[in-house]
Amino acid sequence: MIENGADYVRREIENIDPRAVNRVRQEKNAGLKPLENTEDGVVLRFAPNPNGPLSLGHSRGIVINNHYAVRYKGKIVLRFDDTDTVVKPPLIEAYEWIIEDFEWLTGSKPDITIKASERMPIYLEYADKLLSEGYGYVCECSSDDFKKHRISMAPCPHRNRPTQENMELWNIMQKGGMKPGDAIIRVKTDMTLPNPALRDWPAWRIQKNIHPLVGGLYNVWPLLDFQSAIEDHEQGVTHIIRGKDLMDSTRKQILLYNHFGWTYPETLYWGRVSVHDQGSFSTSTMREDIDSGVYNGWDDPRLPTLMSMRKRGYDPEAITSFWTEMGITQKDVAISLESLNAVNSAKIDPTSRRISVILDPVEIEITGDVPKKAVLPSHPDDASLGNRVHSTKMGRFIIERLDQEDKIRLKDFADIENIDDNYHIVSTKKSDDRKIINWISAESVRDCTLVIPDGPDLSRKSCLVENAELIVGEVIQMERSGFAKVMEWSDDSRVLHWLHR
RNA sequence: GCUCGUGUAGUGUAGUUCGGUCCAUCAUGACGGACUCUCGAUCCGUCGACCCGGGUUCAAAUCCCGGCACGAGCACCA
Repeated sequence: MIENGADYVRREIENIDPRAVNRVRQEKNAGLKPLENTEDGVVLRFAPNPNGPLSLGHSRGIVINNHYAVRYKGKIVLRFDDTDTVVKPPLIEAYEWIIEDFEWLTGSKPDITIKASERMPIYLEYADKLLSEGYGYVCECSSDDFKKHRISMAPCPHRNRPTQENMELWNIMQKGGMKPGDAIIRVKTDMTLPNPALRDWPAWRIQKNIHPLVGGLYNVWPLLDFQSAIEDHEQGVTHIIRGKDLMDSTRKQILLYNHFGWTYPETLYWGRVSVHDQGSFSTSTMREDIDSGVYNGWDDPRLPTLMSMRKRGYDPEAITSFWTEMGITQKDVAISLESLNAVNSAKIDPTSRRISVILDPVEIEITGDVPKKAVLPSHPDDASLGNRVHSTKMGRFIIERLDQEDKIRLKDFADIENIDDNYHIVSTKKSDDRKIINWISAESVRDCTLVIPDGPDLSRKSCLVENAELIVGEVIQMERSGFAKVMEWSDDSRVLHWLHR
């Protein structure tokens, strides 16, 4: 049989399964995979903490969830999880910023916007229900004490309190009769569960800080696992897509859903995202650094916030396709900004006007029959973007110091050569393959500042730019160097912010 | 410690459910070339990966067993 070789085997395989020898070449499945169980409608949600504006990482949640909401003609709920007033206190301005980021990214408003802090009456009702049905209890253990019980799987002394006593203590907690840390409400699951994270998990704690939206109205606030579980049910959420660090959250919430007799939504997870060449920025650290003046604000070009990226000139569609192409995998990924920038370049290149910017200028004089004016296209592939017209009567030009070679071509203008330390014009037509450089006529040169994020620093480089009618906010391409955003453009001040190559 | 998850080119992915031209997809990147009056765009080419070890099978990225590595949860944060 062996000497019959591959052909024999092939025939054998063909007998077993004809398709096996007749496969089509591998192709990449593009786009996000379809969702399961979509027959009865689709409701997704994006639930940020408004303790600051959104960052690049958050945009994945918006992009993916919104993608499915649109694809299945469902709804997307924007929910502000603002129930912590101590560790991550809400920033009153952030609510509006997040809505703006959402709209910028998706081009549409969320179908429903809710704030957890305004839904407290509902959560309190369910807390009553939890307690009165004996599925929760007031626990007065310190977190250290309870930790011991959790590890030893032994019930704590408060676990078997009578319902009546739980209700009374809960009442005292709500009325402000106990201090933060004195007691919490636990969901009574099972202390012998193999997964320690699920054993009698905490649902409510005492918190008396003033909430920026509802003030001092409440002395007790729900924790994420409780609040989120209840609200997902209230909103009829059908699919939850979230980080895999929340897997145990799902398991905790399923126990609660089982108790209430509800069905838990379909849940998908993605892994952690980190960015190459960029440290980690936590919202709270950024907040401190902005307050102390390290950064100029949430839209500081050094910060990975969406506010900053929008200001710098990233196209929302680039961010959208970046995440969409990545899809939903549970792998922890380290993305490089290079990839995002490549997607962004492709998006903005066709519409970005070209402009000449010189960082290390040197002025040269060109003798000979120099044309009196130059007409340069604003975009090599799109004539509708118009021309740049500059007078060149004086024959004086600004070029990069490093470009001072003997034979060079001023792009779209003239071939020149250095003879006896003087540049002479050789031809207006491109006559050979000499180096092509960008330049500015000395008659239309203007001062400019180019701001470049440089790690922890922000470098402001003075440079020269051709006189042009640029519009504040437009993204331009600096010939031979990269993209920049026009931040200021008047006779008093011209400022460009570097975007990327 | 307990529980859970993930390992495919430098990076990000497809394929893994149901083993079969998979000498493994696509993008990005690097390198080279063509074209172009930018180091832009466009086009072509090259490089580069199935965590390791066994097993099952005619056939394993895919199934089984055992390792290893990395990450997460066990907060009165979200």
